Amino acid sequence: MEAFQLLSRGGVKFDKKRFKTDVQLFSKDTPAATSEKISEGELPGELDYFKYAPGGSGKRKAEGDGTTAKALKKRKVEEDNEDEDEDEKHSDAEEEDEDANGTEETPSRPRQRVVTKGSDIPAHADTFSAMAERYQISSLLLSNLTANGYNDPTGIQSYGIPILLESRDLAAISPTGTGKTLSYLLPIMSSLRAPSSSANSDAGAGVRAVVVAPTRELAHQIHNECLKLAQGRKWRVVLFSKATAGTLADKSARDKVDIIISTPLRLVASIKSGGLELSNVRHLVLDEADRMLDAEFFPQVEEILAACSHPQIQKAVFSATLPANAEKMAMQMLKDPIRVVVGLKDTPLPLISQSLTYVADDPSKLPSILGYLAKPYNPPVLIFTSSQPRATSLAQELVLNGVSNVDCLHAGMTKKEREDAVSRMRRGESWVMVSTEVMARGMDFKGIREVVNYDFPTSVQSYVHRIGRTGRAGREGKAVTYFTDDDAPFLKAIANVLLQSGSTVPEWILKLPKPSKLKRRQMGKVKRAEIVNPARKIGRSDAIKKRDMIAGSKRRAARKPSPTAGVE
DNA sequence: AAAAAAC
Repeated sequence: MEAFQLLSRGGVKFDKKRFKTDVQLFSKDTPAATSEKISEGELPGELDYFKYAPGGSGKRKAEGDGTTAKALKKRKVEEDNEDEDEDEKHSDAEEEDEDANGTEETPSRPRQRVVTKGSDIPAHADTFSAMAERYQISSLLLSNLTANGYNDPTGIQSYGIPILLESRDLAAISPTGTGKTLSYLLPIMSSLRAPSSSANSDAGAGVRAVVVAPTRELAHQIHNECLKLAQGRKWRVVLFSKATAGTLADKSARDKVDIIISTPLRLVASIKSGGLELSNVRHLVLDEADRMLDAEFFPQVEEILAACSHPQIQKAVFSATLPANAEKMAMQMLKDPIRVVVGLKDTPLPLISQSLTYVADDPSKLPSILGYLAKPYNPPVLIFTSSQPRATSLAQELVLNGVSNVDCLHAGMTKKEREDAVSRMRRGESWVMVSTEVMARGMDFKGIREVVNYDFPTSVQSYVHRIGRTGRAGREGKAVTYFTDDDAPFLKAIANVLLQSGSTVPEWILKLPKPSKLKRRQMGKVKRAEIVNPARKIGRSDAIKKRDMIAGSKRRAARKPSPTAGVE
């Protein structure tokens, strides 16, 4: 409710009921219906991460074009805002309300808070056609955009694409599900002009663009997005894997590759084996940058950076979260960077209604989730656990307790199992997906309506990314987080995140004292065993293969979830 | 603090 109160401020008309029925507003599958519905349920500026002004729909009043003196003045103010301090978020949020009042009538520009920092920042572009005109984006690329439902740029696209097209380095921070992938893919493909294989290419030999992402699944998804943009020309976009690494060992084949999408370790392995040459790479993107720069990944990223030796390389980092230390590292690897922050850093979308559920201790979680899934829910639901064995065992327990269409996905599974699980998810065959942190970042399953943190996330960043699997591209979402007594030391930090993004938190949680470092360390040491239902008679030794059970559950198709909101 | 990231 408080979220709605927040939504209602700023003098913007907002019909909640209507909006609720329009949760598919931004669906790329229904572009025709999009503009019509969007103009009816309006969001105030600070919550509007999407630019949805339907050019010429005539329903919205157009009173400015984003280049007014007021707009320019506002931009100046934004640029002067250093946004260095983590603690300033609340005051910023307050200011945004005024911003929303002042600028909400300009439909042709993104109206959410965008803060830019850096030298000679290129002007943002409000439409894809404006970008195309300014930067000579090919008509093919442009038509591929519209063919795939990209009609109007989101905030990060409006600001990020011009920056990248002017060959500047960029650190982009924009909430989950606001179109970061396109923000870097479009400029890469436009800058490359033509495939290496084409006759008029003067690109020189070798791979010219590299995108790194932390999981195979995400790399795969980025590759798919890239292929959509590549339609109609002979681009060679390679999803780097064991197999493709082999084919690229041949130099002549390698020189025909335009873009590589990869996980870091795969790339490093190929560099080290001498099979991969990155000295002609002109564009390097780190997606989920804070993850790529953390202790485990950074050594690999360093090697990739070293291998990309071309003096004119453009580098960009993207994420929804970028803690101070990661940002510092990012800024060091970038040259004269521009920093763009859309919305509030490290904050979930207000479209996701979040709640915290007390479950006392670990054994109490299973009855809670079974109760949750026994009631009507919005499939598919994504459930996060803290480890692979717990993901597997929870999936087993759900199946054994009669929950239908349960799937499991973690990195301990085979490549094929992982791929199958993702495609079941994409086809809408999974109603309940139990997973680990591997699914936390970047994955864009448009249908996900609910996220359950069965195990408490171990950082604010993890929380923000996990729940960001729902509420994508303007849809509403719901996120439930279980917490036990053991989770208390981190509870307050997460509770503050809920507050920040317009959800409510029980009073007593906010009154919790700030936990000591020691306590937090202890909390981290809490070991959670596999999930077993003591009430159930069947033992773990029944030696039923998990996948058989899951397949069986599909055949049984027992309890059907009754969706409470409109399903596609 | 755990999971993830090759072969």
